[in-house]
Amino acid sequence: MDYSWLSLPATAVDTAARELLGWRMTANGVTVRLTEVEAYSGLGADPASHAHRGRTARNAVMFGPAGRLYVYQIYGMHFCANIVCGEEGRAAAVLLRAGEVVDGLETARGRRPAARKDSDLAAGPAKLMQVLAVNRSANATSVIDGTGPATLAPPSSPRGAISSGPRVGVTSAHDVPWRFWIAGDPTVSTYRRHTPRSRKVSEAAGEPAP
DNA sequence: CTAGTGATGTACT
DNA sequence: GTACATCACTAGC
Repeated sequence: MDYSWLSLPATAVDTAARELLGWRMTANGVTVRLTEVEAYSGLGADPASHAHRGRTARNAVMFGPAGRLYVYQIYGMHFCANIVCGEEGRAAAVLLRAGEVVDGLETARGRRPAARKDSDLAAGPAKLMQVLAVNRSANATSVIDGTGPATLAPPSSPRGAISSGPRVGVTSAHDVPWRFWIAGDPTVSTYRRHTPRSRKVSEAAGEPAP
């Protein structure tokens, strides 16, 4: 299997992101065809990246070799996963944002009872992790050497046209069009501008709970 | 369809 | 203490 594109220079992580579209990720009995991704670089080049301010305990995986998962928890209850790209020592990763369930459909439906349509089973980064049953324990595992719970396989058919646009939910770098998706695919998550969290009044005033 | 918000844990300042 | 690469649900067009 040729995974060399994963190790392209960190500055070309957008190329790796485009290549990743249409690839299939299998984990825990469910296979998903990737339809939407976002590229993140690090070290000053990309203020939206978790690695922008340097290496920390959380983002250390992004500085490692390509082909491993960077899984993090967000908003206390959701998991998102990236595939690490670029050379070792330089931070770069591609966030997996959405996909189409192509195998293990019944299992996927069981894991996503809130989904009304099959196209909504994995139409978002946290939904994708839910159908694949991937969580923090998969952090830093490889998707290319078979040692981890998830594996990556090439597209089974040619992918269609690729569209690009600003990344979702990030508060900075809205002018960098590093979100890529397969044009017209119904499983792509709908774009929503980031809505700032407004703190509750009682919390802002420092009042204790009733 | 859009806009608003509660739930919830952790890393980092 | 605060921000966060989110989702599901509600209310109101």
